Amino acid sequence: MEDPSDEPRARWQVLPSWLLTQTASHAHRLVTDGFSAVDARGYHFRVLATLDEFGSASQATLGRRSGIHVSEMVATISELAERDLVERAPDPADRRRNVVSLTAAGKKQLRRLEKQLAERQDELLAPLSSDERKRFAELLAKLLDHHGRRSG
Amino acid sequence: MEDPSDEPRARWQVLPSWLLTQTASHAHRLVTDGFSAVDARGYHFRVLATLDEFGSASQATLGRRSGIHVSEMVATISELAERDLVERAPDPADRRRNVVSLTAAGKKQLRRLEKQLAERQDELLAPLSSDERKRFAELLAKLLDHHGRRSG
DNA sequence: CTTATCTCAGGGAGACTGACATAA
DNA sequence: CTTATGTCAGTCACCCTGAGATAA
Repeated sequence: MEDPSDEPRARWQVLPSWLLTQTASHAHRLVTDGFSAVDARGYHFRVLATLDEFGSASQATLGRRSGIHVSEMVATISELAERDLVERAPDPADRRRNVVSLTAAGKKQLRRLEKQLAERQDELLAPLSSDERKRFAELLAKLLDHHGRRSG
Repeated sequence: MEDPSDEPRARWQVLPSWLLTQTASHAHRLVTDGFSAVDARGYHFRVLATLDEFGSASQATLGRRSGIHVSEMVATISELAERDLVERAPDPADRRRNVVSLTAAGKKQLRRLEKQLAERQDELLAPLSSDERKRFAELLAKLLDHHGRRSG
């Protein structure tokens, strides 16, 4: 068999940075699997949720709001438009821009993604009490705040 | 300017799974930059540290101990061998295997990487008190333990 | 002239799949 | 015949750089 879990734990696998990476990697797989079960990926959720919350916007603005690089927005919006989840139309007021807006199907898909995300997240946080979950989120937020949430 | 930080925080950017992903992404960039400053990457550190702790081993065993996929080990070991940080020799006892062992240069490089990692990690955890750091690591470990540390 | 927007090509790092030859 | 090992080719998601065309 040579089961990986037979191997003893290496020293470096106990470092916070490693624990963080590993936990996130696990979480990422969990969430990604949930999304792909509904024919989506992380970028799709982020764009749809951002559109839902703030309304239609140009690709650049959308990129800023969702933390997705502008150059990634092109393909992402194309994938979403292909599935009729968003609409991409030229902005008459500024002909450089595309106005991206959520369709009814997009809103429906967003609900599915939110459900998936909530379930997978619960799965991830299962071993933590509600107090611990709160504490966990606080610590993460503290780290992010200190480092400037989307500083590049 | 259109500074990204001018954008209001989206609702979903407050979810634990997102906070986790973002924090880890930040940590990953931090650590990766530290490594690349010494001409290395994460896989290199993991292999070198594993060799240092457990001694010479086959590529498959090394993969199990370090959590690196076997198919990734080929290129990783090649990169390390190119820099004379490890040695790859056929195992006379089992002719399918390569025995990988740490060289003196590899040990020296490992010390450099450990220093880099420690510094970057301190940078990441700067906003947390030592109590909070401990708590943080505990929560992460709890999550990982629950999900089986390297279950695939 | 400078800046913003969209687009495209490409690369890096991590993780994974499937196939194959070889040896145990 | 089954399993383990090393190798190779290829894919995926995320993130990023750089360059170019167009419009403000």
